[in-house]
Amino acid sequence: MEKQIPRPTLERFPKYYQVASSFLNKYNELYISSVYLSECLSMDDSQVRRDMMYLDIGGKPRVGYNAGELRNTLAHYLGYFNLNEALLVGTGHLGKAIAAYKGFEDYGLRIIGLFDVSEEEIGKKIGKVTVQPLSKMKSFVPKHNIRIGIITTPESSAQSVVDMMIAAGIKAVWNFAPLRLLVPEDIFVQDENLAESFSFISHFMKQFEKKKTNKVIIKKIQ
Amino acid sequence: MEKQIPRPTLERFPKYYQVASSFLNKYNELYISSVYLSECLSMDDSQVRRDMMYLDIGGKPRVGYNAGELRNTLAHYLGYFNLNEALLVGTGHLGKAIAAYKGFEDYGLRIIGLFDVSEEEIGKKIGKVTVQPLSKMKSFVPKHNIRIGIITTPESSAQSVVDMMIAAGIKAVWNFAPLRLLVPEDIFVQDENLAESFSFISHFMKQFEKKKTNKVIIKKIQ
DNA sequence: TAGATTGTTAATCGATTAACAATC
DNA sequence: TAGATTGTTAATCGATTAACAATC
Repeated sequence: MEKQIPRPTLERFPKYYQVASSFLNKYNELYISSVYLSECLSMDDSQVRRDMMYLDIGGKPRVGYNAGELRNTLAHYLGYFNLNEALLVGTGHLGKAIAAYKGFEDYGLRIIGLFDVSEEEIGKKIGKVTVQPLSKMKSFVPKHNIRIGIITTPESSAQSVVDMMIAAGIKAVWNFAPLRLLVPEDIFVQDENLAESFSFISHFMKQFEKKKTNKVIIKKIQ
Repeated sequence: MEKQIPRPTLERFPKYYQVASSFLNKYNELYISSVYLSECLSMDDSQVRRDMMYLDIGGKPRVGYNAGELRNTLAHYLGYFNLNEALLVGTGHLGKAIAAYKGFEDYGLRIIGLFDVSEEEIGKKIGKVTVQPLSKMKSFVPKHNIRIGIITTPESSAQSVVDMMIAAGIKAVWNFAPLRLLVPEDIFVQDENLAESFSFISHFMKQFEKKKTNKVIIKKIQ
């Protein structure tokens, strides 16, 4: 029976993975401590240790955690060792950026199918993969046993694309179109909404401008 | 004196904004209820009402919140009405995708400077903006009073680019390179790590495959 | 050994949810 | 009015942090 891992912990796992990886690349040391991890990620060190408990990774008092073991355990836990083949629909700039990015293979993602509706795109090659007409998707999914679909279409066509994907057998969707997709509840959707992300910067800038104004006012008063 | 808004609430604001927007586009109704909002976002309705308290938005019992007022209050609060001019460094596919995306203007983001080091990219036009050599960035920032920098370079050059940005006067950084940038603590960094995001899909797929295997085993036993 | 770091429990903190009076 | 929905308080839940004994 596996313990249910809290979402915040799950969100920190890729960060630990990244720190452990670059630690192994940078230093020639075997062990990494909870304090080191916590400082890299500006968090509390007891939180690191608590998170480690979920991984059943045995650290050594006075020494730390074996960095290689930690990285591997995280990679295994996060599923980076399982190769996931995916297809992508919408080969505009964003689709091309994602299709061309080599780094995903380290995380177990390989994009083996590219689809678009535009005559101009069809037939183009991105890396080793040729863009096919969207109509070919339906047969492509069962043929290659694909479970992951990536949506980089405009907002207007995203819902119809996800419907097609699900009909074809896709179980997990990585959605870059800025809308909330309607899907059956057994389908996993990971939204990547850049405008939403920008909101945090926008909010920061608003606070920043206000602070500046306040300073000016304070100056004037003095 | 402004109340400090909890981070989880702040993360939900753009979602409310999106629901309110599409509600206004779709229906010809004036009022939107907490239950409607909560169902669109699959959350608890009392959480919606609690979040609204932070906005000082007055809803009417039996009727709901004025949808237009809600959208505007959120837009104002999130700073969408303040136009933020930004520059972007690294005009590969991802940089082009972001530079070319029209939707950001609705959120107050306008990219007015594009920079790259590659001779091939310099001089290219994306929309109305021409790609300039990176060496021109330093003077561009104060000249246009830019506060936001977007990094879409490869991992290897991201740290040196952010150092240049900060030296030039940038205060907020939207980072798409897959590494943790080292910056002074008054600089705001919003990381957009796609590989990290993919981890959730990867983890889902791992659970999914396991479930499938279990079913097969159960079948064999029966 | 002395000292540093883990592993784990207990205390704290903060966010979510439930409940319901107030209100239109 | 009756009924639906807000606004808000109190109860619950869960995550973070503090503390420290165990350990190498």
